[in-house]
Amino acid sequence: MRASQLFFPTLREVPAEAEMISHKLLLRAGFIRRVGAGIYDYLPLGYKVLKKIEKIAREEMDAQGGQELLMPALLPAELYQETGRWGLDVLFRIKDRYDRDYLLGFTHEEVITDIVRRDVRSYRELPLNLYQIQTKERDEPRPRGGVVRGREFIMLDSYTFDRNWEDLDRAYERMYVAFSRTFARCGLDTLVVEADSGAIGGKDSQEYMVIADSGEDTVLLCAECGYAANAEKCEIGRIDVKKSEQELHALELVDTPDARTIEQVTSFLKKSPKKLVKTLIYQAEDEVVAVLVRGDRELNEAKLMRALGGKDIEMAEADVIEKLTGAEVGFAGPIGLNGARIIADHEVEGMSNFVVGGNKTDAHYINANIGRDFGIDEYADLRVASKGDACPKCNGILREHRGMEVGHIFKLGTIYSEGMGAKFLDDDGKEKSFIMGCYGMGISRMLAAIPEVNSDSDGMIWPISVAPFEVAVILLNSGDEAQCGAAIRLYEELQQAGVDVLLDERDERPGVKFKDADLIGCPIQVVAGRLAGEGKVELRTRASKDKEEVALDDATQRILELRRELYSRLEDKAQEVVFAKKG
RNA sequence: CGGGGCGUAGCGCAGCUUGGUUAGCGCGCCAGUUUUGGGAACUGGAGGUCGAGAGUUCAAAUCUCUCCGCCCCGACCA
Repeated sequence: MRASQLFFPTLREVPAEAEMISHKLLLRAGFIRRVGAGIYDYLPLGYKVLKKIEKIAREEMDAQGGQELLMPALLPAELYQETGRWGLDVLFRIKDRYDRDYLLGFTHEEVITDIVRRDVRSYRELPLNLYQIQTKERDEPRPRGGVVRGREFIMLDSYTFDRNWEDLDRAYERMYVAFSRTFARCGLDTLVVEADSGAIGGKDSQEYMVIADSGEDTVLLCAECGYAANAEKCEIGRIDVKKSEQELHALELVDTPDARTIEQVTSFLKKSPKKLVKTLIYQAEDEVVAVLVRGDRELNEAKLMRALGGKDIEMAEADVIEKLTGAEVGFAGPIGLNGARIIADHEVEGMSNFVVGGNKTDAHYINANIGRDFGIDEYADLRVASKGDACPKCNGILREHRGMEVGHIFKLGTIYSEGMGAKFLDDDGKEKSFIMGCYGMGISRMLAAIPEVNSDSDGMIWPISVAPFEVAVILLNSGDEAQCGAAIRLYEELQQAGVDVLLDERDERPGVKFKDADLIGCPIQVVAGRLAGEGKVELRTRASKDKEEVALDDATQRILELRRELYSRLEDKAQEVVFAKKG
């Protein structure tokens, strides 16, 4: 490709819309443009990278027995009404001219399950692994970071169908390999963390995280044993509760006018939130539950739900709280609370002389103590894990990192197959529901994740496997015959050798070409400049900024060598990642 | 959905508080000349429903109201 022909509108100034590094760079380098909130154009360079990512993903999926298909983006409501997901608020719902309901596909469990229930009858046709790479549509409450969280985005979604759980484990392993290798080949270091399966449902699930400060997720990592989990999932190890040795003070009800929030109470009473216990009133189906966590902690609703045996939970309505506590919302406490089960986070057990709500408007108790002043029905792991908490596996200390989720793999089990009546006949003559897995990879998000962790002040630094061009040949002065000849010769030789190469022969000043080349971030740069008169060119690598002078006659060979080396580094990484898992 | 902010040329912004010539600056763009190893210089140009609508006023980018769009923080998040 010749740069003079290529549409890549680079910007010198950073558009005001961008906050994240990758977002700024993708805009500046002319890879993407915003069309609406969370909706982006992929311009030629961005699209080229996207296609390279997809190609790698396809190779790895196919290598693990995946078969590519394509499902529609426009879907009839009925399928999602079957599973009850028609009501989700991330759905874009539309109507046709006859007022029939449709949605834009946001994930395709229902559609794939429908395919399989129609046409798969026997265990002999299993295992089955079907995937697609497709545009997804979600009415995200808050799109952000450009292509990091869009309302329209490109995802690879894969689904496996097996006859039993052991086979699902094997299918899951294979997808683990495919995903790990794909990310490694795209130059992404990922951390695999235990995850909450959220609205998709299911048993085990793991997320692939790219560690980056700008990531939206919090992950906790144990330096001792390597346990890693998303904060929304992370369990907390039990450290033996040391009952505080402190002398118990007398319980006292004090006025706290208008102090409803933790912040208001702490500033009014001049006490640290660590000396508070907050009481959250939850409606758990037929039951009302009072949940106690330390004032500076956050309740993890998923944990609460599990502790309550899987009941649906939601914060109780104001009238329920008022009836239960006899006070306005904001003053609930465990003392004298009747009619609600009291469940507390383990950490609360070790506290003494703490502050709780007074069950009276504008009042809190100080110096409350468990046992003396009230009882706890049950202790459980209820809070959101944070740094410093104990590892659930080895009691090491958990550290906190920010992560960008680029992949999520689930063992679904029979949630969808049972819900939709997708069954097969097993070799024992019995009809059984398919055991399913589903696996999602954020292809368009990777377009941002890669430069998010690979850039410098000059621009993006693409791994060769996904770079918009493997090599950029920069012709400094197109008026100079020697430079011109050298550049064109190299360009043609490299093309002959199958290299994806850009020739910048634009009528621009050298500075502009250098800046653009760095911004776009092709891994290998070749400069045809002054040295061309002596039959030499300059080779540079974008990442290290190393320069070497090479005789024009040897340049193509040298570039091919360099290219091979860059690829083999990525391949080594891919093998390491898989090996590490097995070992 | 809550909080904050923004909307003026392709991009970045000033002007608005205190209404008043033809709405400005930098970058980019077009033409020409000179330049050519890290975003050139000069000369001359093109480019605007000042987000939309309504109102106040002799007069609105500027004041008032309504709406729309976008960004950030939070809530939420296959």
